[in-house]
Amino acid sequence: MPASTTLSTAELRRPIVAAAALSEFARGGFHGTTIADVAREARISPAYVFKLFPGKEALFVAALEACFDEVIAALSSGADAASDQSPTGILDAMADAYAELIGDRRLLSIQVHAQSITHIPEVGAGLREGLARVTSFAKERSNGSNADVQRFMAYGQLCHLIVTAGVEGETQPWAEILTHGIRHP
Amino acid sequence: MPASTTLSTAELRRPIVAAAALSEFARGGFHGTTIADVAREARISPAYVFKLFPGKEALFVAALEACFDEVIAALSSGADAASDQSPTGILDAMADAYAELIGDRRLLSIQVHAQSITHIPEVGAGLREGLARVTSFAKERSNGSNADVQRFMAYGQLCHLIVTAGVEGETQPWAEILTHGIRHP
DNA sequence: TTGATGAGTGATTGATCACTCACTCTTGGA
DNA sequence: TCCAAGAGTGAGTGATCAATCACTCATCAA
Repeated sequence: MPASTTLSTAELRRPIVAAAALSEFARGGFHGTTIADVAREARISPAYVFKLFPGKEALFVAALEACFDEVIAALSSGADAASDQSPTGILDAMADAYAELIGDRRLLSIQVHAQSITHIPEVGAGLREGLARVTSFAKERSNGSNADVQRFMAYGQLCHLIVTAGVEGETQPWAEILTHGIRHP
Repeated sequence: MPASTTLSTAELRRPIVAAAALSEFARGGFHGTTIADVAREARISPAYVFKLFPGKEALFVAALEACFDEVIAALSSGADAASDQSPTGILDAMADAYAELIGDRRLLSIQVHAQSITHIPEVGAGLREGLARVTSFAKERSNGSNADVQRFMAYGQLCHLIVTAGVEGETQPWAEILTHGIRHP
């Protein structure tokens, strides 16, 4: 068992490529990102990407799953760190953690891109799966009412819109209405 | 002035092509839709599209503007028809009208697609412009508080997510949390 | 009648990209 | 030492598509 330069197996490399795909798809979207982009980011050849994933769509779904893994982890540690452990206190802490998390836009962007290609069945299924995980986790961890959890999700979506549209750069009244009380990411 | 077969001028044809672009971009997104698709829908040649619009991006922006025209019109007539003319009564009526409007998915889809390509400056600007129109209209027409209008927008975004992800087909508890009280489009 | 202007198109081009295939290199067990 | 199995790649290929260009045809003012 030579400790120094063990070749990474395909099994070990797959999640690395998925992470690279997350970054690249977040930047360019599904159609705007090439397999070559992902391969370059992952430091492998384009051809090898197809040995690790059956096609571009499966690669996108893997990236989306990696995104929701990170989201759940951030919500979890945010909830743990909440000073007020009441349901709404926990949901507020989760919202803060989420706003912090999407500061780099990667996790936000790929969700928006996924929304725009849900006509690909695997992507739609992957998005629903992620939503199920987030919603269920928020409900169970906070023990809040259904209405509280729904509001948490709705304002999360508003936050997505504010960031993707760049509303934060605006100073008019309409922008103030949308952004008021939203932690600026 | 021959009344029978006056040739449509470029000026008159542009909005027709924009409407065709709205339908096509809504179906395939920016990268997934070709100029040939739009041309076919508008019954003109691909080459002529480039005589009417300087490029694909300008065509998308025109389609997005047409989308917000329709949205404002629907909100307006929804508000007029509200039985309860209090601020929240008007906002509720607008929400109903909006849910009704996006039943055909075209107006919803192009907004989601626009969100995914806001890195194109003209698209980002067009989206902010549309948001400004919708938010300002909701505020002025309803005379509701800023918080009421913000909630109206947030739940609108949740509605977008529910429809694009196909949450309505799900019956699990997490789906019930998200969709409860949302008028099914 | 003429000629200028604008409507509208067919054919093409240059670039891009998902995906394939035949191939080489590396590793570790017998 | 040898070899089987898997890691990893270079060089394509066929298809697609935005954008261009040289054209034809219709209209109408003078």
